[in-house]
Amino acid sequence: MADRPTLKTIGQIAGLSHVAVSKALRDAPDISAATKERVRKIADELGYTPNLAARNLYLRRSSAIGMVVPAMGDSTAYDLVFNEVSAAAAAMDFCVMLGSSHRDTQLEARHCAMMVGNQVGAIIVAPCTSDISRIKAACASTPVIFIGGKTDPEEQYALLCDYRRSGVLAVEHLAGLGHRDIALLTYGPSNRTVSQKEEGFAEAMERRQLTPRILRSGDAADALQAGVDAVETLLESGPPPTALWCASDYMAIGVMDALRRRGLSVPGDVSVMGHDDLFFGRYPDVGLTTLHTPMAEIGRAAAELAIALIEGGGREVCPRQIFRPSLVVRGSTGPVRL
Amino acid sequence: MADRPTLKTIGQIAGLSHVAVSKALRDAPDISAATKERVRKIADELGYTPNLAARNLYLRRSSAIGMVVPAMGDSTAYDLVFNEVSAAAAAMDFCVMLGSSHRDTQLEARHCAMMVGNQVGAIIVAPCTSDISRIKAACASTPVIFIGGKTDPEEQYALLCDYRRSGVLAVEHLAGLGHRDIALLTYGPSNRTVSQKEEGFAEAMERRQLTPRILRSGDAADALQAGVDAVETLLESGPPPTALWCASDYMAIGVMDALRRRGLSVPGDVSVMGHDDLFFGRYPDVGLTTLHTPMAEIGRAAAELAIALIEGGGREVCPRQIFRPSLVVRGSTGPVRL
DNA sequence: TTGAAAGCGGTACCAA
DNA sequence: TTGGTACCGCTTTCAA
Repeated sequence: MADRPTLKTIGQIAGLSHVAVSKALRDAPDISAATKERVRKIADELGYTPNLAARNLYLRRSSAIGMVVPAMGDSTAYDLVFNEVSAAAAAMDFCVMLGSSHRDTQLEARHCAMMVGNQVGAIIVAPCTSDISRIKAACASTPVIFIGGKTDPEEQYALLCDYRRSGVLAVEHLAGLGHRDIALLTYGPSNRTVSQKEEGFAEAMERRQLTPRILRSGDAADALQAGVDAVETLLESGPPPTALWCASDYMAIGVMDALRRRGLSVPGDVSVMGHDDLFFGRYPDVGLTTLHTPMAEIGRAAAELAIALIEGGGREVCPRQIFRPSLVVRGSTGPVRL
Repeated sequence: MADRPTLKTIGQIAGLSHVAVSKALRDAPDISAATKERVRKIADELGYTPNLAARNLYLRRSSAIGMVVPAMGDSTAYDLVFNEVSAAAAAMDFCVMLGSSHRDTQLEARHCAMMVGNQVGAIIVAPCTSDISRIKAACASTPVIFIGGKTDPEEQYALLCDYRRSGVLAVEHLAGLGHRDIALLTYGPSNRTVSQKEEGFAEAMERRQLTPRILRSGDAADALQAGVDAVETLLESGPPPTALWCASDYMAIGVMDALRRRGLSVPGDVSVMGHDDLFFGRYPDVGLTTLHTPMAEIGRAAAELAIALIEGGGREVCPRQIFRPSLVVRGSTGPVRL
């Protein structure tokens, strides 16, 4: 790092102590206006920026929050979450340290440990698996805010999405279109986001006296391929259901493609729904009916919770929030073919 | 922040000075093995993590790099860049502070200033416009590595992509398929990435004795719509070119959709190419022929350059690198219809 | 109105 | 082998 000017540098030029300079720059009441003026001018000329690390060290504060995700983009929607975290943090003068774990629990924990060492005041984590033991070990006394739904909602700080309700909404929409033979397609590895969808789906189907079919195939790391595989399996065992709900938009893309390659039209022969409302679903040729998860809201809430925890004081915080998905109807679902 | 244990805490328990503890933990040669053992055990029990801010303060070092982008995801490919920056940085024990400017030059500069204050040793910036004056003002003596191609390649540190060559590759591919009436579709606001594509395209066309048609319409903030608009304009003035090269994949999506809505088939009637190789181009129904920009490589190079600049020493660094795009052929381009 | 001293959590240097 | 002292840049307290 190049040598940047410090309070002392300014003091030497102004013929003052670094203490007086510090006070002048922070507009303390016990410094004369003339001195303040003079000091500020010198600081400007030198391009002085306070060393926040030193300030935070003395004040035992932090001006950064951490965030660890399995990956940015790349079949996740954490990029949307981050954009909001960044905006909310910047508005309160906080920087955000971000780490991409590349879906590796070891790297995930390392990111946490490095951030704790670098004095972030709180960490927002979207864990890559449901095993969060190493994360908690790495964070020790630094508060961790879990997002993404893979963790137990009983964690102290958790901003989750109600995937059970996703199941309800999906069944509501498809049954409303007259579908009775509906299958849910999911993939491994098993985690809360998947099992919640399965539970919500099964319950909603049974409430309507319909038989829930759930098919797991493939792996989350290549959800698109999992969708292709699922269709193969379904078609081998007779005529497919009239409607398919996929655990993610990526999977839905693979499913729709596989169906079309087999000569089945969407939604003519089979209606297809996804989950997450990622960008490409809006692409006119795709027009995917899906469930929107409010990622931007979650990001904003996470940043605000993190900063509230850091600034502390008596301010009350809402440590757990459940966000609700909402239905987005596009062209990939339609009335059941009689 | 909760009170975390410090060297002094450990020293009190071990009956040693904080200095001895510091040495023991860093395995200094002048501490007895027994003491080291004892100290390390206490540190483990307490979950001690060194305060890197304090260490860096004394050592006048930094263990973080900054990165500022117009947005994560959201029609950019900076998520791919970030994933690599994060991995490369973590491998060298560096944290990454990331800021999303939301395409606002003021917020962009604020992120830089906050990161400089928080002692990042270098900043990687993908500027949202070609006006980088505020960025440089905010960063003062902290080195800035420019990526993304909107800035002057003569900047001290710049990792760019040769968009001129994109033009050459696009023309080569389309002309090779027999196309002679080829148009380049771009959008505002004007910046180097756009003008380089235009220049490369025009040159390559002229070298083949072909007349370059370039049409600018709409705005980068909604590239998809810009594509739709461009097609409208083209079709108003007679039969469209047989091939269209779009300044970005997003624009190409809009273009293909608009063409199909007008009853023209892709690539049957019109071949369409994009630029950037974003994920959705791989979606089978899209199958976009495009130009791949090596974002992952740029990310890795940027992180390595940043850290080399920080660690300094005599190590030589390559301050400017130009990366080459490569052609990705999928289904949206085909032989010219005779 | 100004500044000297102390302390935040570390590390380097040198004396014990 | 150990620890005292000083210092990184900043802020707070208190005395001048």
